[in-house]
Amino acid sequence: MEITNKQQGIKVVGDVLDIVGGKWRGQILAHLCDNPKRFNELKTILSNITSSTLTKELRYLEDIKIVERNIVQDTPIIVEYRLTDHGKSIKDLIKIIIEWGLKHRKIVFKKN
Amino acid sequence: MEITNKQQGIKVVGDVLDIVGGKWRGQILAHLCDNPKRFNELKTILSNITSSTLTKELRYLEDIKIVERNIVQDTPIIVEYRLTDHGKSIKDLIKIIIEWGLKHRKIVFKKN
DNA sequence: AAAGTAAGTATCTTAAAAACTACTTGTATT
DNA sequence: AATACAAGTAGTTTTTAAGATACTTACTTT
Repeated sequence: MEITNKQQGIKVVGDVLDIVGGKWRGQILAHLCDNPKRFNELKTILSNITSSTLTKELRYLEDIKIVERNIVQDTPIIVEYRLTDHGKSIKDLIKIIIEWGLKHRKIVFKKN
Repeated sequence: MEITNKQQGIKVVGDVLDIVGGKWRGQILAHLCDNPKRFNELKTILSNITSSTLTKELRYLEDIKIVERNIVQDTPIIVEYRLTDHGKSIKDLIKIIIEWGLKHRKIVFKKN
């Protein structure tokens, strides 16, 4: 079946890449695939992200209902971010991305 | 198997999204998945792309050996762009992206 | 009481991506 | 001879993403 025959097919590529693309979103999602993480955990793992950027990205992912923010403990406040039930569907996508990347990194990636 | 356990796993997400991401690259690749296309064909299909942007994107994809430029006819010049053998491996990735997108578009996409 | 941690917010600046406009070379068409 | 098409290039401007820096609130630990 041809990809482009489905009229909707192509624009959707752009839409998905808006969600997952950019410098951080894919990485954030990848980290949340395994288990929920707190704000500062993410900040530490993604070693060069700033608070403001991380906040922005998380809010965006919340807005589109892929990630949810859970207040785990009120005082002192502890917040965790996790994939929503719906967001979990993204795991397969992330997995394929990683597999493709690992397989083709030698040929393709300029940097490193 | 946990995604983040593979140390390389996460950074590679960013690398792959650099290749495929951005406003146009994913769409260009999706169109080339089915069959080769000429410059102006792509320009027409991707209705709002400018020549200079299209050129830049194609040059980038050539650089990383995912797309190749073939001069089909010399005079008048006709050029076609196609996935390299190696580039064809991206089809599976594009397919998954489209599938995920089609399945989740109602919930997720703000615009449209 | 002072310092530190968690989870941010607010503002401004910089850098990178994409768009806009115009031009080019060679050929083919009317 | 003039116009149009194919496949671009060149330079500038606009838009968007990301980074830098500083500050905040409500606790907890020393």
